Amino acid sequence: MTDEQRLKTEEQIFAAAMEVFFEKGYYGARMQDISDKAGINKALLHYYYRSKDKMFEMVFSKTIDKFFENMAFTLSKDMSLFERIEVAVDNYISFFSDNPHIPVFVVQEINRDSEAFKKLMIDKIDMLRNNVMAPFVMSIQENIAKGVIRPIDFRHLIVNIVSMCIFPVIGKPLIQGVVFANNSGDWNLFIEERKKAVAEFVINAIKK
Amino acid sequence: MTDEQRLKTEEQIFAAAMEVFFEKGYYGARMQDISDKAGINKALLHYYYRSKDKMFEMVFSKTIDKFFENMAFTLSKDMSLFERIEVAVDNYISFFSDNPHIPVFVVQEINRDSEAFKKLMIDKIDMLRNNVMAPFVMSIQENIAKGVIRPIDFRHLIVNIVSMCIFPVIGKPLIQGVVFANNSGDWNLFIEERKKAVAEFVINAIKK
DNA sequence: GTCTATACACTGATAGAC
DNA sequence: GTCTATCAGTGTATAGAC
Repeated sequence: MTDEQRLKTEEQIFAAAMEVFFEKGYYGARMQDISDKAGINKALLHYYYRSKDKMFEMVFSKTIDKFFENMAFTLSKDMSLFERIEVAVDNYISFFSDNPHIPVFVVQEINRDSEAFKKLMIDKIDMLRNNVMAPFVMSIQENIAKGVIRPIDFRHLIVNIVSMCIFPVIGKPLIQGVVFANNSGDWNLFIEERKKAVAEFVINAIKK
Repeated sequence: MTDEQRLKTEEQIFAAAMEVFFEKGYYGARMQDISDKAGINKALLHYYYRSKDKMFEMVFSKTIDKFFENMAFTLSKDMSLFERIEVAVDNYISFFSDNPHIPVFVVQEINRDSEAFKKLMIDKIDMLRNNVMAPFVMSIQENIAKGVIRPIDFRHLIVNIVSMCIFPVIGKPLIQGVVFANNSGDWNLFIEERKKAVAEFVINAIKK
């Protein structure tokens, strides 16, 4: 019972910490806000997590993992290049628009030279490059060799795809205004459309 | 002489404020850092700009203006659609990679519900939509009608182009690791390549 | 206009009772 | 484990001398 409760409180704090860090970033987050949101006392934060820094590190690490796991998930499947692109784009856009705070948070924090970032990223990025990107890159090279798609630098292709999936989410407040005159009702539809629009766009761009 | 000096100090403070706000964001910026960087006393900040909020508002406003002016500049020119795309992409990528702090800062701050944002953006976004996007949209529609390019939703096309130009800059710390294994020497070359790569990519995607 | 000194609020963190 | 009380440090902002 005590163990269950302990786990419950710890998780509650962590969930609250994620919410607050997502919304406000490291500097903007207040320990008071986190404890309020978790429904416990401020001192308990320090009991479970030693300091704000430690807590942030754990939130950041967990978030990066989710971020990378999602990217890894689709690319590891075995399918044709065009299918892969369709599935990946659909999956990325779904994930990012369902969890819009994650890419905003990640972009904010990777552009701050935090110790958390330096420590964590090296291994994780290595993993992503070796285990996840490799099969996708091979698929691209094969299709170029077979003459199915134009010769294209895989780095630009991948960056292009990821850009078109992520940027609309983190740039929403601007794009919504410029494209929709702030008629917010259309946004979800627009994002839904993008799942097909982006995939088509990419395939048309590379298909011979 | 007094007037010149006043202007000089005021500008020095503003320049310092921009630097610090760019690097740290609103919450992370410290008045002490700004006054240090400006080479003057902390109290002077409040003499020229009433408060941190006021100072931030001015920095944010000025930055958004630069951001939008750059977007406006190329699209207002009179040229063919494909030329327009080439010039715009080249210009955006140059601007953003020369001023990498601006898109990072803008993304960070538009995703915070600051008063500065709400107050400022409505008019500026309206301007951008009416004066700048209109000619580009017309050019797209014309080329669809003439059968030069595939039928495509101009909103997705524009968002795609902007995404591919901006995201690599704000995602640099991640992309650099994933694509280059942190071999930082290649980054500038990669960005330089993108000026042509992205334009080609877009044109191939829409050309019939 | 520019400085020093200081007020005042708030933040992260700890001590100690229960 | 969880709370209250409290401390030391830092942040914005102001008062007042020059």
